[in-house]
Amino acid sequence: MPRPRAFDEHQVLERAREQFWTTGYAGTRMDDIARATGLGKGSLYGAFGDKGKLFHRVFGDWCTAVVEVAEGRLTGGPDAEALDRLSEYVHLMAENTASDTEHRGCLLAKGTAELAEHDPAVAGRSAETMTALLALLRTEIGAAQRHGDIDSAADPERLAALLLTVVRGIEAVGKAGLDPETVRTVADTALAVLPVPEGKKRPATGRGQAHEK
Amino acid sequence: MPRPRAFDEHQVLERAREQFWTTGYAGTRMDDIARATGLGKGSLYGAFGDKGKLFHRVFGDWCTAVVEVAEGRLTGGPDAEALDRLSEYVHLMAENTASDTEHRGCLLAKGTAELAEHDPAVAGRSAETMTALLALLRTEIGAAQRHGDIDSAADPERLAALLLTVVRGIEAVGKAGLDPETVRTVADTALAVLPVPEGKKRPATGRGQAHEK
DNA sequence: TTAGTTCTGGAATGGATCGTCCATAACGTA
DNA sequence: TACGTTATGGACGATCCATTCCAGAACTAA
Repeated sequence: MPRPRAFDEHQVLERAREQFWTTGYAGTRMDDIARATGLGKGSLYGAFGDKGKLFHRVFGDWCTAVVEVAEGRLTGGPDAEALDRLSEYVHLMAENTASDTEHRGCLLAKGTAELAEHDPAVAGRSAETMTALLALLRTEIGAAQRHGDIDSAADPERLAALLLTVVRGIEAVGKAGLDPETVRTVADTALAVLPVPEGKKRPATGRGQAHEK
Repeated sequence: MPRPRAFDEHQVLERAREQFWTTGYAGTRMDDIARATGLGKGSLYGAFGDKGKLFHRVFGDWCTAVVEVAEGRLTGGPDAEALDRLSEYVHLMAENTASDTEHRGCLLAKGTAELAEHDPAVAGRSAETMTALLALLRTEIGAAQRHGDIDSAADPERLAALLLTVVRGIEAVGKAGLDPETVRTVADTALAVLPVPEGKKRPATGRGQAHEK
């Protein structure tokens, strides 16, 4: 009956995300988004509501994606490879930041920094995301402990919080301009300092330590 | 000869900082600052140039203060207390974040997130700040190693980068809404996992570990 | 084909915002 | 005390921006 939409909603959201990502919420004009997406203002407002709603949509999708990436890397696998999965995940996050030569950073961090204080929706979504990431990390740490790759005497909750902090910290220091090589080594170091069970010593955090790809 | 200024420049910068801090760069209007400081636009522009220059001034002062806090806590003391100084510094940063119930976060992180990508001055200043913090941390780690509180086999540069990442990560996860108690424990955990020399074992990262105030 | 519905895109609107301008005030010096 | 210089602060102009509006287009069901 009605006239169908001539645009692909998914693609429009992607373009809108690019805008918000590079220029922030306050720094982005609806005209920018209209131009970037090729849509007229009428379509934009008709389909997504106002600027705030559009941002919330984009931000929410991004948070979902962040958690999905972590799920994809961390869940579902034998305990024997849990530490490898953790290592890969942390290194992936570091590599993302290190290779981000334009210092775009992460929309989660950027949106949270700009809006969480005054926008409960953004604050809530970012908190949820942290909690979800924390749970994923804790599960994997538990698995690695069961297999004896991480000291069982350590509290998995605490180690998970540490790794989450390191992962988010990598984003922050990378955005702040710390050089990529240093960013990459942080991932190595963080994994190297995880407590090892007695009698299963790895080499310490020395100068020449190889990357654990 | 000329008429002297009727306002205290330092105080005006403080008020301006409050504004930029809570509403960000793009989200702050010059009228807000005029109202917050009690100055008219003429005085404001006459004394500080435009909005960008004013922000750069505020941002630069903040970065200086961040480094000064670290210097105050970390430098000047016997090697025997270097680890204590590191511990105190990391715990102070965690406490700052944990007690920041309004989630204002750190202006360094906020300004960097919003502007570093497009404003070379902000990018440069934040990178300088990271480098300065890194150097302070490395020096203290070296001191702790000389005194035998941290394994000398570890690379102080790497451990410093890890601690810097943790400190900045704490700010990020706190801003993102991770609960204060978890934020506080991260500081404990990060310090607990630092490599200890052979034969000087501390208790591991267990569940009941006491805070090292 | 026609009627009813939604989509489209750009013009219009109302308010906000940056930076300038200027008449006046305040101060030090001669 | 008079003058030169700078500070002050509010009005003003030009632009910018989020949102609304509307006239016409596109599509489907009957």
